[in-house]
Amino acid sequence: MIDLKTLRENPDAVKKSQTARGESADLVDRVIAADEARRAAIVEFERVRAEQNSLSKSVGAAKGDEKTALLEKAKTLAAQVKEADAKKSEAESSARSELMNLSNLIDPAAPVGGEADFKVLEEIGSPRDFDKEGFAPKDHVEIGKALGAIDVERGAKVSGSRFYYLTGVGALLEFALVNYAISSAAKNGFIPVIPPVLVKPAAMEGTGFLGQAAENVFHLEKDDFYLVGTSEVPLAAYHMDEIIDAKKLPLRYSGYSSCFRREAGTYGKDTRGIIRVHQFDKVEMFSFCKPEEAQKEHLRLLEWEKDFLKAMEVPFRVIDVASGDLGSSAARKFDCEAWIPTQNAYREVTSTSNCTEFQARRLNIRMKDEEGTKPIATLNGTLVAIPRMIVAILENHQQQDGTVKVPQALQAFLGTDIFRPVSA
RNA sequence: GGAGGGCUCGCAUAGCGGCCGAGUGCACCGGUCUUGAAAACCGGCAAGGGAAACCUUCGAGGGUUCAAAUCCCUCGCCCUCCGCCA
Repeated sequence: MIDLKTLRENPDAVKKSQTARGESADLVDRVIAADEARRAAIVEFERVRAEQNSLSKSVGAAKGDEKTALLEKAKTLAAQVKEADAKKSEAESSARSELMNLSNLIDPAAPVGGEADFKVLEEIGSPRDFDKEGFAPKDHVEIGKALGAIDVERGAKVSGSRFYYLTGVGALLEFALVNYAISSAAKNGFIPVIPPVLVKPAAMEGTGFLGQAAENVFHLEKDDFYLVGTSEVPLAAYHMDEIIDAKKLPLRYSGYSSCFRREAGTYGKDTRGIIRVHQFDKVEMFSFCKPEEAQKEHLRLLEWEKDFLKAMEVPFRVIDVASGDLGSSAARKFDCEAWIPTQNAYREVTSTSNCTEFQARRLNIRMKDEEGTKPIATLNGTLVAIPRMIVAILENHQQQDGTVKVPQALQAFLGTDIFRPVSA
C-alpha cells in the first residue's frame, strides 16, 4: 500500500504511476477523499470519547443527586460515542479498501508501456546452431518422454491439463536443482525455509495477490484458505505484524515450496509440455531490507539469478519489464529469459521484483533503528522454477544421439554427467 | 472427535468493574561507584495516530455498563489428558 503522506502531498506522482500501469488514475482522488472522511470521523470520535472519559471519571466520585444528573448526561454521551465509533469504523474500512486497490508506485527507471515494451538489458551466452550441428532439436516433451523424466499423459489422466509427473531422472533432476539452489543461496546468507502453502486471506492480500491477480489463485472456499502461487507469499507474511531490528537487515530467506496457479485466461497458450502448469516447485529468494538499500538488493538478487542460469549453462537474456506488465506490488521487475530452441524464443524462467515498502505496509512489517520505527522494503526473486528450468536444460543440452548433457554444477548432485534414453 | 487449562509491555508473572495503559522480577539502555568489570544503588524502558490536548491497543470480534484487562457471547491460537491417524 502507498504511504498516505506521499499520496496527500504528491497525488500527481501516484496518478502518473497508475496511468503508466494502465490502471485507474481517478482512484487516487477517491482514496484521498476517503482518507479525508476517515480523518474527520476520527476527530469527531475522539472528541466525544475524551468527553465521555472525563465525565465517566467524575461519575465515580460523585454522590446523591449530583451523581444521578451526571449519569443522565453520561448516558446520552454514551449513545453519541457509539454512533461516532460506528461512523469511524465505517470510514476507516472504506478508506482502507480504496487504498488497498492502489498499486505500488513504479520506479521511474522502469520502461513505460505494455508487455511488449520491455527493454533488453543483456544477453548472456549464445543459442546453439542446430542446423550447423546437423540435427533438429526435439522439444522437452519428447526428450522428457525418452528419458523417462516427464509424463504429461498420465498427468492429464489423473489431474487434467497442465499437470504432469516428474519421474526417474526428472524427479532426480528436481532434487539436484533444489539442492544446488538452496546450498548456493545459503552461501549468500539466505536462511532455507519450507513454508506453508495454504495461507489465510491476510497473507494473500498483504502480498498483493488478491487484486488483478486474484483470478489466478486457487481458493479453498470451505476453509477460506488460498493455495500460494509462490513462496513469496508465506515468506513475506512470515514477519507480518512484526517490527524487525534494523541490525538484522538484510534478512534473507530462500523458500522451497510447491506453487499453484489457475492460469486463467491462458487457454491455448503453452498447452504443450510443462512450460505453463498448475502446480510446480520453486526455490524463491526473499529479502527484507532498508528502503534505501532496496535498489542495490534488487541488483544482487538479479546477479544471483544470473549466476544460477550461468551455472545451468543455458543461454539467456535479462529484460527490464515495462510498467504495464509489473505486478501490483512491484516497483520494478527484471526477468531472466532462457533460450528455448524449439520455440526459437527466449522464455521467462526467473523474475525478480523490488516491492519497496508496498507489501510491508500491507502486512504491517516495520523495522526499528536508533531513530525509531520505520518502513521496511521487501524484494523477491526466483532462484529456480523447476519445470521451466528442466525445459531449458533438456532442450539446450540435448545431443543428436538422444542423450542430454548434465550441467557441471549439477553433476555432483546427480552422480552423472549425462542422461540417457530409457528403453521403451 | 471428547475433557480440561491458558492467551496481559522482549521473557516470566500480578491484576478487586472506576485509584490500571497496567504492578513486580529478569533482560535491555543510561548514570553513580570501580583502575576496569561484577555487585549494589539511581533513572529509563510497549506500539500506533496527533503539533499538542488527547485518542486507540491487555489474542480477535461482538455485548452488558455512565465506565471493561476485569462480567457475558462467538471465534482464533497455544498447552495437558483421552481417542483416531500419519
